[in-house]
Amino acid sequence: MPELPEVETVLRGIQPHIEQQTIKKVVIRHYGLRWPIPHNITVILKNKKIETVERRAKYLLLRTITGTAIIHLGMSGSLRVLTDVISPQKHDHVDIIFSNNKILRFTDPRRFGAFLWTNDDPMLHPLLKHLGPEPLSNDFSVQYLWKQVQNRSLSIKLFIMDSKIVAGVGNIYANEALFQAGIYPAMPTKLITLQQCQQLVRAIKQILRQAIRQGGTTLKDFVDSEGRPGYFTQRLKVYGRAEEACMHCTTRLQTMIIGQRSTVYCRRCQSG
DNA sequence: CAGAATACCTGCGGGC
DNA sequence: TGCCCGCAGGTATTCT
Repeated sequence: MPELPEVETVLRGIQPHIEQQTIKKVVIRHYGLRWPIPHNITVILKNKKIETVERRAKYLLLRTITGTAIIHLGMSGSLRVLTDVISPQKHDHVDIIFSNNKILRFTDPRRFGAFLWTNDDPMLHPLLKHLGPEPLSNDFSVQYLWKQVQNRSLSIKLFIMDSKIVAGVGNIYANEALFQAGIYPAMPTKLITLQQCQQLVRAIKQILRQAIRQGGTTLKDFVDSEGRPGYFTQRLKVYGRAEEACMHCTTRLQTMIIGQRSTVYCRRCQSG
């Protein structure tokens, strides 16, 4: 489930419960995520205080004075704060138990997620080092994108999903942003106009902001046991709506595969 | 180097 | 009911 807005929502949800809290114990039930969880992570984290929790792209960073835990939720991961002990289910791979008795529980059926540790500046970690600007920052600007699109033949959709170009735009929001910007998803990047860059930057920022706002409302009770959220679905204009009517012009929405992933678009509204 | 394909893993829904 | 297939919100790695 995690795209950037959800990771941001998770961050805001767990932050007040775990920041400045000391880890009492860590339980690992399954080390085999995308990369193995460091075998000594329980020792490393014991008695460490979480100074801050941050997000970079879709990574969550739990900073301590000596190092940082790097967490990624992959395609199916989730994090919840438990205030009562609830017996772990099949895919509950990690529990971090704090001295205030709250438990941060990491769940991930597909195990595409990651739970790593670095002693160094996490921004220099190989996974984070090459990330492009945060889409909601001023660094992600029209001028920046305009410069990047020059002389590349890649489709614009894959381009904005490339984390080296801009961090954190996944399949759902790439579809949505391209619809809002009125751009044909398979358009080669080098054919994108300056005006389209402007529309696209604006669309990406607006869609992500809006989704974060929604996440904040629909995900508000995930601290409790039953946090199965259904967030954004109501607001999506194209994703998951193949064969349905375009909300702008009622044309039947079409599907195409770009980079092995489904792409939904309106051939009338996104002809540019 | 850019771009395309592949790989990791489990669950779910649909068709038979 | 059960089996097989395709598909799922990510992204590093391998290939051409």
